Amino acid sequence: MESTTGYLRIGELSRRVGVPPELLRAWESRYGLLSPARSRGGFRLYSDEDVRRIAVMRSHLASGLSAAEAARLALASPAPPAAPGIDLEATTGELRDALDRFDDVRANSALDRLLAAFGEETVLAEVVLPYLHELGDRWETGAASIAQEHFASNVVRGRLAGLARGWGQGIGPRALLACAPGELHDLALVVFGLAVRARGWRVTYLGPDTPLDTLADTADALRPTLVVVTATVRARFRAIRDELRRLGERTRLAVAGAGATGELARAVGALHLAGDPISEAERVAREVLP
Amino acid sequence: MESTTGYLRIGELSRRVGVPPELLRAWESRYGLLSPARSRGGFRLYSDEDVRRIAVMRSHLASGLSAAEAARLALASPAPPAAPGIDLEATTGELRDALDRFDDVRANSALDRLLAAFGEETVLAEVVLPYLHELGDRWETGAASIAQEHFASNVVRGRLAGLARGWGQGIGPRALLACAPGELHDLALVVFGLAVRARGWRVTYLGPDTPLDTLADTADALRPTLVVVTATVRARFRAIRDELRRLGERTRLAVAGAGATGELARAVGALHLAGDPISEAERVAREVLP
DNA sequence: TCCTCCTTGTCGAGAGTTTGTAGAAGGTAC
DNA sequence: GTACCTTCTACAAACTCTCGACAAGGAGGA
Repeated sequence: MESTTGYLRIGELSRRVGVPPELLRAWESRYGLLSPARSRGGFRLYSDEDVRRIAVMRSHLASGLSAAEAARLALASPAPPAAPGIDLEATTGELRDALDRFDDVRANSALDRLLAAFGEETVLAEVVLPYLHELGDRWETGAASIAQEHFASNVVRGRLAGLARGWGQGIGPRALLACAPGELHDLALVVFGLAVRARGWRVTYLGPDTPLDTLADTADALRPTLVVVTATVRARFRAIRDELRRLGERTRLAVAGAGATGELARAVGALHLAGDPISEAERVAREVLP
Repeated sequence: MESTTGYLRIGELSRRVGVPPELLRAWESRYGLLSPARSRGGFRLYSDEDVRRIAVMRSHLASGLSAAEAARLALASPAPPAAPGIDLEATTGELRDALDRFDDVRANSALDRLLAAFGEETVLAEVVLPYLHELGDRWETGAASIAQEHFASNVVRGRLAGLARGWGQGIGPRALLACAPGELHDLALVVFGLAVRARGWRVTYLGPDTPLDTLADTADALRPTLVVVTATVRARFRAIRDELRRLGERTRLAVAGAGATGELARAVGALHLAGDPISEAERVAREVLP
């Protein structure tokens, strides 16, 4: 959850609430009153919720309660914005239904509610990715028309594009993302981009059907930490095997999508991203260092 | 004398905002607070947006936040509130430049300012469409790489997708939009959709590479007032001529894009949208009644 | 009353992080 | 040629971390 007022370090929090830093740390370790996030270096980062708890704690202390009791009450006091009671299953069902009926308004509204209640990562992992898979399956079995698939893809793509705004910004390692020549399915790649973005990377996105030579030129120009190429069928990779190998010699490369195999990855000197986009983003963020 | 709307070098910026150059560079490299353009020789060239970000950064620092946190908030802070004195030419130039340099942040910021100052219709007509044409030309003459074209298309598409939110909503006549089988260029079609939307129509969008039979089924299900099919080359239309004619018998049909000809339109019983997307949307809104 | 145990606020040592600033070596603009 | 700019590296001050210790005050028992 993103705070609008920003995270405070312990010194500034102490000044604002009038409680010495040592005591704030003591209240945290003894009663679990606060659960600040941490900076990469380990500094405590407090949110508005922590400020509120401290206020409650102090008011109970002032009325004569012991510290332990005051902390217990502060912890039990209502989390103010009261977690919205929206049901993931039901709302996902509504999304599905709306997309099937070409109702972009209701679909977007369902996505809005899901995003607000569960956050980007959860919605991507629990709703968008399963839906994309399901859509593929239904299309193969003829249960969904191509029109439905197109319509739904476009709505989802529009939404993801909104989430992706500014994903090239920042100072983290850069990922350069592209679909293999001929490959048009890019939604999972966008999800991967959003997931590495959430882990501090920058993303440069070239999208569907990107020729390998121009990808290589771009890699030379931007010097990304990782280049990711995806395809849904093996033939797409087979056609560009040699070029991929040359690219893999010059830059850190990963292949992904149903068309990627471990054998291919080994042959071209690439990482094989075989799992779902979010797990693989997690892995990349953990293992691939600049 | 440097112009107010032009670029500033780091010394001049430093004097204006009262922050030493070393610190400006540190904020850029540590937090990605600024993303200045560069001169040919590598000098940083700052825009008004950078000045604004520094002001936000300083105000947060003054309120006691850490530098990292202040920078995070400054980056997340909304783009400037529609300066009426903004220069269309200059900002369009900045957009172009940003897209050429794979800088999605600056591109989106330029688009923000343009949209706020001139409105959707003007920006589509005066900026987006000319840019798309130019990109096509530059690509043909080899002045732009395919990667640049892909990158720019994706940024623009993302932005248009945001504008398109909810375009299926309402009670007006409905337009069903699709690209012919094999056709992947859909940006002009999206612009057309936005333009008819602005004239009170509802839009259902199926996007690139839509098979004719599924388009026909969808038309039967939704009973739109107008179905629009586009292609950039004639062969795409030739391949589906008979199906188009059958579709034209059942519903009001229009063909558009560089691949559409008056002869084709007559032969399949369709309207020929030959002009730019916005003029044609204007015409459709005027002439095609439910 | 004295003693012990517990709670609670405070303090310090030693190590690590964050951030503003500075210098070296070299390139750009006019 | 001069003023200005680049990147890279380094550094010190301010801040925060953890861990351990300690004293004041209160509760309960002998």
